[in-house]
Amino acid sequence: MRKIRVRFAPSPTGGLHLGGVRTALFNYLFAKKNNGDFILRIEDTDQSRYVEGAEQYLIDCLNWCGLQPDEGPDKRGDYGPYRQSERKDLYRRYAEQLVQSGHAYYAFDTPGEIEELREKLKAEGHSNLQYGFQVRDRMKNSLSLSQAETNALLQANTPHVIRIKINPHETISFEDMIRGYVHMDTTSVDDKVLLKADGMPTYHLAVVVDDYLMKITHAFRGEEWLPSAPVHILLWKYLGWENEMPQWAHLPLILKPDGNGKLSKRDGERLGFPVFAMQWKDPATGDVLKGFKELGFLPEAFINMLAMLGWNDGTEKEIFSMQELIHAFSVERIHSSGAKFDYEKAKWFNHEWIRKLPVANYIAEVKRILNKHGIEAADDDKLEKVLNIVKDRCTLLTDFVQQASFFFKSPVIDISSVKPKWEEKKSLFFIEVIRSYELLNTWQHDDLEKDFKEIAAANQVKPGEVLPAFRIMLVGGKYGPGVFDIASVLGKEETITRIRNGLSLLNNPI
RNA sequence: GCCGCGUUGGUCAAGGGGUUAAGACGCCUCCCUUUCACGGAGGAAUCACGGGUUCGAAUCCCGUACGUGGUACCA
Repeated sequence: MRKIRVRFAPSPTGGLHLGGVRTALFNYLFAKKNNGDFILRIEDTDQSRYVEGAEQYLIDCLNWCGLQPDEGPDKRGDYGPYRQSERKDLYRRYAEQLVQSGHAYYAFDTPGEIEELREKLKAEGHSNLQYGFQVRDRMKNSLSLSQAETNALLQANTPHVIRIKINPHETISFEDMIRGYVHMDTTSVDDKVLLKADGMPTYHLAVVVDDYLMKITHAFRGEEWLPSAPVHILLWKYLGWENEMPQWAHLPLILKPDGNGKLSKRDGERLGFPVFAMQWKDPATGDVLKGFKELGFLPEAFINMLAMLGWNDGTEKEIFSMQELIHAFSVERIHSSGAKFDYEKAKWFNHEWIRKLPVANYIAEVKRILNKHGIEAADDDKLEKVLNIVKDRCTLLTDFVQQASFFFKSPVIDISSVKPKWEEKKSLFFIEVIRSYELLNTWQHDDLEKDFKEIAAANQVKPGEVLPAFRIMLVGGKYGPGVFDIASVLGKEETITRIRNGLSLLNNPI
């Protein structure tokens, strides 16, 4: 049996969005589940849309997601090169071979001529022009022209393309791993361009040649490719490689949350959530679009969320690590229908992963985020302790800014919620607390709480009357973990300082 | 227009002839908590429609509707 080899083949034209990462993920899971290889190939034959830097960006995204390829432009392997632009000469050879065997032909029509005809037919009320069996005899190509005419044009370096010759009235059937048997009639498929006038192959030719040469066994791709599958299958056949054709799996689309259409790059901005794995800066426009990483997602959560969008293992389990996904994955359980992306659910996954993972897994990232917000958390032990007591209330990594900052920096106190009800006896109470806390030899949560409550009773103050003020003094606002937890982490000196500061603010008449 | 694929609560979904049609997110109520979360207990909400087949259909078949993709010298 052949070794399983699956490839992820993005085009370097922009940020890596949700659909792309999910395709990569399913490729990866399938490969790893079957002890196969996961291969990254760059589809860069459309030079007009090539974006500088996008290739490295793709690699970075895959790394962040934990989907490291076994072979790729930065890895190598036995079947490179991994960029289509570097394999250019191969494609022409196979295209010529198809012409020789009568399955393809040279076409000399210019894009303008075709467009003109298209317009004309449309004006006459015909449906869209298909460059195929119905019209190819009337067009300028090696089928309609004589051998001599064709040769003359070729010798004169007339710009031309090579098109596949599709015979009508044939039924192409193939088995899709997700959809089962799919049948299509060749009558409705046109003579696709295989090799462009600039010498570059189209996707149709390139994907077949590459998959063959790279010994790909299973081809996962988005559902948008389903309609062109017959062309590819015919190509495998006409090139004589039928027995080595990979098995196909057409993945369902990820759709916009608000209905119509597949999720696109601009939807994130419009609807307020990221669509890219990582921040993407378009060098052409200068636009910067934040990714899941920058918004505070853990890669574990991002991957988990994507995996559950269109697949599940049939149980109630929803939280999966990469290893668990690999173990549980099966193509048969991939849905055949598209799924709308739900950002709320995505955040829920992140929340679960923040709570599940040991703090050590993301402490460095949180430190970076805190730093960016001007919080210096130099003491790693303290930071770890802090993260552990606040992580339950953080949905995004960026939430740690609000939840953890006050442990490292005196808060800006908003006393407006307690000032109006402030009374002298409360001041007296806190003075007592300071005195008592100063005498404490240990600094434990339970002792702090016990002391606090005893003093309250002695001063005839209900804890509920002073607890909110205590929180404001320590935290600055009405959030965070339990006050005595906070105080115990803050330490004696800092706690007392903050009570003093708070008191002076509250007793200030202005 | 033509061709393909699809359709279970608002969203993700289990279920593939007999079920009180799971579960999760979100929403609502209550409990816990003198903050906010977590947690706990409840609640509202679903088989697109019409025909068949069958004793029996969410489940099988056929139509229709709707959604979605393709229909480029883009991928």
